[in-house]
Amino acid sequence: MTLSEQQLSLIEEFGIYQENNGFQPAVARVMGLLLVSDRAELTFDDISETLNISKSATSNALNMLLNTGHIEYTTFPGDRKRYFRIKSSNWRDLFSKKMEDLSHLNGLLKRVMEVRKRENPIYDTKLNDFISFLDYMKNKLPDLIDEWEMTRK
Amino acid sequence: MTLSEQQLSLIEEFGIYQENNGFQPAVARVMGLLLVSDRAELTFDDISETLNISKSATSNALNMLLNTGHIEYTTFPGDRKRYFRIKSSNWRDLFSKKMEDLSHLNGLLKRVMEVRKRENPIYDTKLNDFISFLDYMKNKLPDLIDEWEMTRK
DNA sequence: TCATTAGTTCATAATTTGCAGAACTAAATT
DNA sequence: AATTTAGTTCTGCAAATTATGAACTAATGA
Repeated sequence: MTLSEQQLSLIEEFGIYQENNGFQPAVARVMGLLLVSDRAELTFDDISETLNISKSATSNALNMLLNTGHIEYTTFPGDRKRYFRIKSSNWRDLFSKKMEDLSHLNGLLKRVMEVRKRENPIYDTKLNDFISFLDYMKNKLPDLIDEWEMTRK
Repeated sequence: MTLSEQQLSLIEEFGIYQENNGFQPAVARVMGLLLVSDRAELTFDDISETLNISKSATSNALNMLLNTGHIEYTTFPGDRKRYFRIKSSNWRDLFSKKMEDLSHLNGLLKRVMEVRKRENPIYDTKLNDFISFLDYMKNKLPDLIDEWEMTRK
């Protein structure tokens, strides 16, 4: 398993991106490696050796990614190794997560409006606008996704 | 500065939300307090005392939020205190951040496609689909925002 | 039956982070 | 001139996070 300079730095960049999404550093690197490697499926030892992380860290990372549905594995008859790969169905989930997150934010902001009693309602208007904006987005996004599906056919 | 139970727990919930967006706990609580408090503008000491955080943590949090444009302050003649408030123009930024983040991801994924040479191109299709989906979203979102603006008039 | 493979689990070490407290500054007030 | 106000900066600690290495297991193979 040798990787080009570009692959190595993409693993790091993607790793940092995923750290910001709440993944542990090593876990994020494993995702990066599975994403950029020329082979789609890698073994435990491929991953451990290529990324220079211990077996325990590798085990922990792979199990976490399996549990959260980010990766999966196949096996081959007469071969005890597991071959890990990114679960491609999960790409769309990255997008959905962001949208759900905005929905969560919107819920919080609606509660803020119920709870606080501002003597000066100027600031209320802005926040209400934003809430309505998020509501609008939430309604329209499914349509947008459908439209995109149509362009593919 | 007394807060209701609901206000206190909203500060915590919003705080956790913002921690997940990469803010330090104390910084996230300051945002939460400025968001839910009945008064729109609070002083250094209001914040420090209400949240029970030290002056250094308060100073640090306020300066970070000022630097990142999340809050601003006014002053009043003959009063040395600063009165901090959430920068309401920044609501929309919360949304933009999520979108920029997806754009960043898309950039990384495009580089992945350039760099990796898969013998088995089945997985390439899925990733290319996702890239094209993100491109589509990025193009259409400004229109969606415009549409929303129209509904307001 | 002994060794190897493919991992897992556990205790512990190494960082990182987040915050407090004390000492400090600079302006305003007494 | 001394004190108060409104913060800022610096040092260091405590807790949390992350990774390691060693010991373990369970299955396979020689």
